[in-house]
Amino acid sequence: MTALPDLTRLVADHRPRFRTATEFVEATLRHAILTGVLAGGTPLRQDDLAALMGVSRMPIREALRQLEAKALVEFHPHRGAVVVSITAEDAADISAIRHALEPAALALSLPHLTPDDFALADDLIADMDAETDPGRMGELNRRFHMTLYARAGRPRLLALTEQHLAAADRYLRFQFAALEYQTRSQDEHRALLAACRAGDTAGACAIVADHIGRAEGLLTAFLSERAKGADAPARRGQNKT
Amino acid sequence: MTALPDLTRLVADHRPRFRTATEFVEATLRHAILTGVLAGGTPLRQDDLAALMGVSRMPIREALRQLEAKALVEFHPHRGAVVVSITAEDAADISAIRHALEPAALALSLPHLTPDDFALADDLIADMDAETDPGRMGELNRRFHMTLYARAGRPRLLALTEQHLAAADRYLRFQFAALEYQTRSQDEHRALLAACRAGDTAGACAIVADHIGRAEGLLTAFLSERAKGADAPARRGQNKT
DNA sequence: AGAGTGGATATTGGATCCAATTCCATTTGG
DNA sequence: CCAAATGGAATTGGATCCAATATCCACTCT
Repeated sequence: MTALPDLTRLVADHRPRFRTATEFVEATLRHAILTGVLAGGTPLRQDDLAALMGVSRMPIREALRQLEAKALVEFHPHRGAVVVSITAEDAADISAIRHALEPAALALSLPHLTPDDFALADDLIADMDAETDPGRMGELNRRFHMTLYARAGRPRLLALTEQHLAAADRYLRFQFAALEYQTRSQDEHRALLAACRAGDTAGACAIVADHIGRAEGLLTAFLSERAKGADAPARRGQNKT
Repeated sequence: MTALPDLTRLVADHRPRFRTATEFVEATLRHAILTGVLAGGTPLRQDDLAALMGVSRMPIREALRQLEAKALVEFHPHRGAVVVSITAEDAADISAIRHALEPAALALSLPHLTPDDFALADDLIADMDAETDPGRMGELNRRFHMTLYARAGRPRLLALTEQHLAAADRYLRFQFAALEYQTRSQDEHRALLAACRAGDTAGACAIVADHIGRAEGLLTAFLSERAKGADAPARRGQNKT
């Protein structure tokens, strides 16, 4: 059968939102990867995906190429595509990018934030307090951050930022099991929002930088520990039971 | 016929360096776009490209999707792909990204730079002094900057940096006509290298930031002026003879 | 018995074919 | 004479088909 998790829900959800099959497939797979439904190391069989999505292999291939360009999947010639799994080094790498991009986006955006933006950010914090599902938590976290950056007026900068924020969140979902992280993270979110409301650009940027650094520390620790536990957790389809 | 410029040289050059046709096509087109051989607004007919590259339309399509993910081309459903032309807003956008990434990369890399790196940077500055072709100039400029960032030990950060540095260079080639830019740019390059040699991280980062800002100013001015001159320079293939 | 080799199989890479959509030009009616 | 509709041509989007390559397993030879 298929070693893929059940994506019918995602498929049905994304299907009507796109005109071309390629865009639909790309969006669906990207969502699945970023929310962790498709874990790192998962082999992506073109035939399986085609059957699952109800299209032929061609849109699948185009979508996979796009995801490759976004560093979400990896092609091995004649051996197929796999979801890239993030190592501790990659985590530091992505964190460095966030560390560069997010304060810059925030500094550009902060002067143009409106009361509506602050209210939305408040709501998102409250939602995160109530949320327990790690997947939705990542989504909320991402939206909270992007709300604060949104007024930067730099579409490419924002797209890059969101992309890497999402890449980090993809593994941050494991962190939410580490209970104390959530409360501390929420404290930082509140402090960040307060600094934004006060118009304290330097302070807000410092908080964001610190926030990213802390998340990186936890993520790196988690990944290195997991790497010790299982050296080669997922190579090929190894359901030999 | 084809409205495309002569790419046979690029094709022959890249052809042996890749195993799969898709990767070859992607690299060739990317190179052509980044060096300005394919100008912004150029419509990319899949048939023409296929004939030019000596492959079928499918690798072309996959490559175009990758370039779309990298924001180098733009798809219009059922109307084809065009090379994205950079507006003054886009220039500011890309500049903001460079402004965020390059000082970060430099700060990480600087402590690990070796005498060999400095020597290579010296050579590249000398080469730029002697170079007159704008296309090769962009290449040298890119290599100079990347040499200084290369020891950051963050592959993704470096890839992003190079990508946006190249995107800027793509239009910076028009700047080199503006004579005084080159001498000033070279002065800044020398100052930057000196700061790196001295181990002055903060100073080097400041110089880079300033360098990027100045380039942005010139580029923005150029683009806005050109926008006034020709409002819609290239729409479709208008060779009705 | 173990290692190396050969073939069978599965999966991707690439080419060709067909349908759907858009754009352009011509034509026709007011 | 101009505007709107209609038909055709060109081009892309998607599906199917064929070839190339890597993996896996059985078999043989040392």
